[in-house]
Amino acid sequence: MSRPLLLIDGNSLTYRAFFALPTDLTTASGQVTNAVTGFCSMLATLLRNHEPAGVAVAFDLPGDTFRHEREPSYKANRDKQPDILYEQLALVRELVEALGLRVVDAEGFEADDVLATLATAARDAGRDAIIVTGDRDSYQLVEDPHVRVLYNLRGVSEYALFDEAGIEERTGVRPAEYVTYAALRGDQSDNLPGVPGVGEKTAAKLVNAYPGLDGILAAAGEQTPKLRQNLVEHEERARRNAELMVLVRDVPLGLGVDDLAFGEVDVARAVQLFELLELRTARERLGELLGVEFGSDAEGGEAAAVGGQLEVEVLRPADAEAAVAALDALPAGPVGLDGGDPVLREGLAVSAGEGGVVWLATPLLDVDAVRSALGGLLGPEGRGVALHDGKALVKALIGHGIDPVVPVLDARLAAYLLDPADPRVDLEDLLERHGGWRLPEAGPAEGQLDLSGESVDVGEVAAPRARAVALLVEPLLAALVEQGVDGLNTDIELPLVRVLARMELLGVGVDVAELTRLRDELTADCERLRASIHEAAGEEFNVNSTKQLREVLFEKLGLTPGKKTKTGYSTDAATLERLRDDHPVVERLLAYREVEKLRSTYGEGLLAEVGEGDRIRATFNQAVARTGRLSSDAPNLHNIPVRTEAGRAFRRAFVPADGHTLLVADYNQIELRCIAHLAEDPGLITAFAAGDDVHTAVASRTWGVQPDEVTPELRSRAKMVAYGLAYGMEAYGLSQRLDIPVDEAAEILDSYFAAFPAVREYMDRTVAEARDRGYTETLFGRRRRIPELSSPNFNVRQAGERQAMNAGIQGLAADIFKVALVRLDRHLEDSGMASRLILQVHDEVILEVVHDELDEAVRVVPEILSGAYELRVDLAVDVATGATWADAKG
DNA sequence: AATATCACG
DNA sequence: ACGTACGTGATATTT
Repeated sequence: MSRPLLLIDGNSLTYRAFFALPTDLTTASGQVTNAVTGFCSMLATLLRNHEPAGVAVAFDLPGDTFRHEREPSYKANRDKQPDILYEQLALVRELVEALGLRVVDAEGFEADDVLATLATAARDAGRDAIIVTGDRDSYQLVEDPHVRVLYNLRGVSEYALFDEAGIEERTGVRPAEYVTYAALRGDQSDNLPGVPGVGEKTAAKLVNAYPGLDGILAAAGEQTPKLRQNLVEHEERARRNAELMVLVRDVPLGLGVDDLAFGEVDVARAVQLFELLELRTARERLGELLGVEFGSDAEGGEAAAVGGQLEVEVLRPADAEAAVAALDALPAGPVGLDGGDPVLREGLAVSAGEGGVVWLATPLLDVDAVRSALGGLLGPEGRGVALHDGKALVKALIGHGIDPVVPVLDARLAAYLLDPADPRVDLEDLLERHGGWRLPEAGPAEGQLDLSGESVDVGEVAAPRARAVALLVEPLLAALVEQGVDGLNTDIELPLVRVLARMELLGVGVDVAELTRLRDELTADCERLRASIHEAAGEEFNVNSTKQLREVLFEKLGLTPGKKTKTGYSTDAATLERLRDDHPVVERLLAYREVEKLRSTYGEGLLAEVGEGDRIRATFNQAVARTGRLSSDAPNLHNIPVRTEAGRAFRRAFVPADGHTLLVADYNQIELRCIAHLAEDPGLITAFAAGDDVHTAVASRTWGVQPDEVTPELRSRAKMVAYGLAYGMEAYGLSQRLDIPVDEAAEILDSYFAAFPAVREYMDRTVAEARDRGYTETLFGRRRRIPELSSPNFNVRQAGERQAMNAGIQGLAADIFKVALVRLDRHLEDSGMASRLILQVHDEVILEVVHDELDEAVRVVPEILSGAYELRVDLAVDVATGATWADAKG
């Protein structure tokens, strides 16, 4: 296949880049350059990945006969995103010209008409063309084998390349039918409404059932009454849409596909623009790609270090003997691993950074000689293992009987420690930032075709990744040391990988019969309640729809609305609670909401996740929560109900394996204890030291009454205040939660801070420090950047302050808990116990304990948790055992 | 893809 | 005058 022509929609990509990157990307003089920067990055990637024979960049050029009478959304928004987008569009155009690439436009036509014309011409000439755009209109142009669309999914780097099958897979219709499909469905991004009630599914169904728009409209009578009515009523709109959406394929351009070859680069002009816009990386990358020297960067620096594509030599041992020899021949240093995707299905790539990368096809892994050679590399006497997001690989290796030691680096975790909010954690991103290399182009994603038409060898993808990971060891470890988070890395996060891997592999047992029974019961309750709500409302409607519910409650029944959301009056539980006595439907709604939540999320949700051996195996994510906490998904086992009786029933379905008992140990008030420690507040410390109920003690001090005079009401308020303050709550928030006037809430907060003055001082100090440094730090040194603190927007800034106050508290608790997890798992293994960790829920661990280890576990588990870290207050731990999760409570 | 709601710590 | 408690993830609805 010959090299393709790249037909780029300059307007669309610039527009995408503008919204993908922050507008605080400016030059020293304040010129916003986010869109130009993004466009350059996209252009460089396109040139590198597709090695085109020629390039056209098309732009809209308004005129009397502009095809769309409607305003495309980026023009409709002109007032809101005024000139900072438009001036950049002009800059992009200038730059493209300077780089010797063809700018193509025609008065009165949009960029996509120009591209349609060029693509058609390319096809007729038997040339291959790839249309690059973020506009779906171009789907209609796809035509095997010559014309494909590289569609910008989001940001500046995520694309999908579609051939005809790809379009069909994505939309459900073939490219030739796309216009009809889109005419029915409408196109929101173009402000073009479709036929009401017709979404993607219906549109595709109609398109595939009848010939053309005429056929569909003629067959309207065969549809359900509602759909028929809509089709008839909106026939004109659909026809008009179809006309508007057909791209013009014969725009007079005055040039042909042969004119798109690379032209002469106007070096002086390009350099001038790069300097003006302060685009160093783009200058380097584009210069290299176009084979032009744009001169040395006056400021030198990192950009110049951005190197070329990472090259690898893949060694493919054919048998076990050769495999062992190849592993043996790896140069010294830590080894990088990559197991491909799906992990370890095809094989494992092993690299020492330099030299060839060894690709071990999966069958070899199960040969004893290879396994022991790998064990030598990865084991305690080995040379250290580097991974990227490696928990899945660790699990797979354990599955092959290869139990790796603790890695020296997980690049993803390292990135998380360096900046937990940074989304650029892909191996590609990290290699580019910390190594100055780029990965070779990845294999085709779904719906794409390899240029050779063959499927890509996983080893070819995994090998450079393994090498990349090995190359990242040095720079990333250096960065960790520089930020003072290397201790967290080696002592906590890395050991935790294997602990979590083992928990995930084991999973937690569920009583499927009990779960099914619960689900069925809740389903029946739901139906009953729904009928009863319809009856009380005097109308049938979708109770799950807040939109419909709003109409019923606030318009039809005339109830008094409370707070508002973006889309209208809120119908949340707090609002409904206040309306409880105003209409009989409200109480039923509250009941329905509870039951429906339990049915869907927990009844249906948990059953769907039950795996082998009637166990649920969730994923514990180590690099998501910005405070350092873990998170759980597929399913989320961190939010299994407990607060209501009906919800707690689900905990009865969590059961131990035969011969085992569940043991639950949880830290008592750990966050409040962290506050006491961090603030060094004498009152709070004393309250904990006394060993009394802390909320009662706090209530007593806050309101100046004797402990035995603290009513349950007062205690509950104290609890609310104590936790609210950890999150930076204000009087208004407290008033909402306690359902009391704001000034009363303010008084409570005042007396609280009067009783515990060091707490307020700590909060103030924390915020000031964070503002100063740009980040917060836990006692363990875990950092969290909080850029919101310097926002010009008051609300954003205040949100940043609350995050800063909370980060040190929640983060410290998380760090302590992680230490405990690692030590606990280590103790169980070292002492030869058969009991195992199976779950963690932020401040609680759940173990599956062998019966005859029960006494030992009850003794040792709380001891290890309490001893995980020494604070100015004790870390009290409550422990309980039982035959289900529900039974194992204090 | 965004929004509203609600489950947990 | 405005917004109003931190951190997660799942579901259903609507665009």
